[in-house]
Amino acid sequence: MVETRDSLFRALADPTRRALFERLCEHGEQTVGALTADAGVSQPAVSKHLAILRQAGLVIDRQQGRQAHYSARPAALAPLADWTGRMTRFWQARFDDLDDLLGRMDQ
Amino acid sequence: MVETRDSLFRALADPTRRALFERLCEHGEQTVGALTADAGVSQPAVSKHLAILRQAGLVIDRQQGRQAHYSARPAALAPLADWTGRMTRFWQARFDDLDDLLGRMDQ
DNA sequence: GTCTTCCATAACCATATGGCTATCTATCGG
DNA sequence: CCGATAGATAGCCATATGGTTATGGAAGAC
Repeated sequence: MVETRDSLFRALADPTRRALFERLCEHGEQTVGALTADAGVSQPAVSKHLAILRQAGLVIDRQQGRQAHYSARPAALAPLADWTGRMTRFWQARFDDLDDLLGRMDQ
Repeated sequence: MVETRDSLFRALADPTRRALFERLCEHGEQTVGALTADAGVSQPAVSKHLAILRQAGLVIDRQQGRQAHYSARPAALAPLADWTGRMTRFWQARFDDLDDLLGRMDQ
């Protein structure tokens, strides 16, 4: 679970990888060639990034002949949203405690 | 804007840093010494991580005598939540388009 | 069958990253 | 004033990371 989160955060830490993922979210399924055309890095670099995104569950690939079609799996972002929510809630809870304390002191 | 996002994702990519941030969210303000005691790495390492978190806006520090008190700023997570939401919405939009297309084809 | 094309993998390289110890500065306690 | 403590910084090192070119292997094109 924690390792899932770790691979997620790690995968999204690189701007080139984020750009690939964003493109797939925005424009849907793409071949490696199409992604390479706009990535600004070499085709092997794109392949490596895609492999990392796939390991993190952020993309899936579909082989069709000699082409590999990749698409985004935004559902994989869920743990990230969960974590963010949890952190915010922790913070909020302490804030509420403070409110409570101040309320008691007021009496 | 994009650099903000980049420094955010980068800052959260490291597990030791995430643990520091989580601790601050959960238990509120802490001194460097207190954080070091549970971090599993040396005090200089903690200081470096805190500096990176601070640059990303995730924590703020308050100097009091010779102690530095750090606390979390969960509001800094907002760009992350925004980005996640945007990615999901992109994907959803294409899904809706598909629905729409299928609907038309149905007629 | 032969030549391309598409993508993954291999091998390599430069730099970034995260850790350490040592040290410096500032503050506190005596 | 002097020693001790808190934390930041400096300097160093090993490894991780992201990039490249070269190559391999499978599927189309001819």
